[in-house]
Amino acid sequence: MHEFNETENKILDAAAQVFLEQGKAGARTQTIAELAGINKALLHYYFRTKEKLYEIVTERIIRKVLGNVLGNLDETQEFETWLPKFIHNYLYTIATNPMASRFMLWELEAGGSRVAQIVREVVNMKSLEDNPFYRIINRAVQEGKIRPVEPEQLIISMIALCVFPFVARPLLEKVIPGLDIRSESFLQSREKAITEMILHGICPA
Amino acid sequence: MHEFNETENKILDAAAQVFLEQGKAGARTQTIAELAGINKALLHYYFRTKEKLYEIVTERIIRKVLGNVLGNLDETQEFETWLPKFIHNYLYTIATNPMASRFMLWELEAGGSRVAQIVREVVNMKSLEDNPFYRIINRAVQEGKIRPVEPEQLIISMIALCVFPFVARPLLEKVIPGLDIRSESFLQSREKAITEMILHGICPA
DNA sequence: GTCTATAACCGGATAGAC
DNA sequence: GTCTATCCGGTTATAGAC
Repeated sequence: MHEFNETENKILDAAAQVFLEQGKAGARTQTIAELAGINKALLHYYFRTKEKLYEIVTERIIRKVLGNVLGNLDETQEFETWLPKFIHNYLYTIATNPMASRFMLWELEAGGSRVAQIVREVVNMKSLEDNPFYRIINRAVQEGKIRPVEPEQLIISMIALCVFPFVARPLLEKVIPGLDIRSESFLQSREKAITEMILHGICPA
Repeated sequence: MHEFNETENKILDAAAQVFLEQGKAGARTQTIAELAGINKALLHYYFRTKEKLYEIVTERIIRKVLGNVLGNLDETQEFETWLPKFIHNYLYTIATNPMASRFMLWELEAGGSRVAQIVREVVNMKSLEDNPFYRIINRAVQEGKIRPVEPEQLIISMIALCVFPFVARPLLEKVIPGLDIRSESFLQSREKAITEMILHGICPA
């Protein structure tokens, strides 16, 4: 990754904010320039085109978040200690990086290739069997610690349970009165609910 | 809801397709007009502006899907028969209406007010306690059929587990080789995984 | 109602001075 | 490196004939 000078960083910060609020197509280079305290021409001088600027902005943020969440999965831990830690880290990383979810959604709509590429890089895997998730789950199954679930399904479910509230946040907060997805109390409830659901479902105690 | 004549319907169908592929900002009225077999002027004659057209298109599709999924929740059924039916219906409704997920995401990004309004209308609820979901879960808890979970959390989890694979489809299919989210075999696996996870988690049989 | 032609506008990108 | 001024392409929207 490049090093950026002070002006470039001002532009990148402003761009992140405006892209986040307006979307790629909706964002105006004029607005970005104003927010950065410079003018359009300078923006083009540094980043050539709006498209290029967008790519750099989103890639940095996505890489940072995915690196944190997927970057160092410790396969050596026992499943029952690993899972709660993973959930906690995932949940709080998303909560403290609200931009990442939206950018990732937009990338999904654009086909998802760039995110997929980043995922492959940070997870550093070649095949599915090579995936740390997959290995951790498979080992737990073989050791009889969990039911013989399909690893893909469990992986998808873990991610879904963590990510979805943030993706659907505006809707959920409007439909469920008083809900505040980013509040500490919700995060704690959510963490507990996810861990318990994965470990025990809703069967009576 | 309005009735639309033949030309209007041609425009609406074309618009749905183009908005879906290009997004609201990316869509060109020219493209929509061509696909509908008419010209831009006529499009404006019927719908005034692109903005207005977009609102009508998205509202119709979202209303249709949400109506199907949330419209007639039968509260009288027992929880353990109700849940699998709900999951099945939800999953297959999303799978057969791929447009709805994307439009709903865009609406979320736009603040989610319109979807929230539609949700309130089709669920026909005033407060959270008025929500059929909430009542079904609360009854099951009181009858001791399930653990005393927080209803909001369980509702969010159910929706998350169903919706997420479709939202993240492009990424998942790129990262997990050979995965086809919309295939019958994936849908069956997914349905089983969701139902089992909610009912029993992953505790060993 | 439906078309062609065009107006009016907006926004990204560049030229060129400093 | 940074600015002002301007260009130019593309897009929505409308005027006006049929």
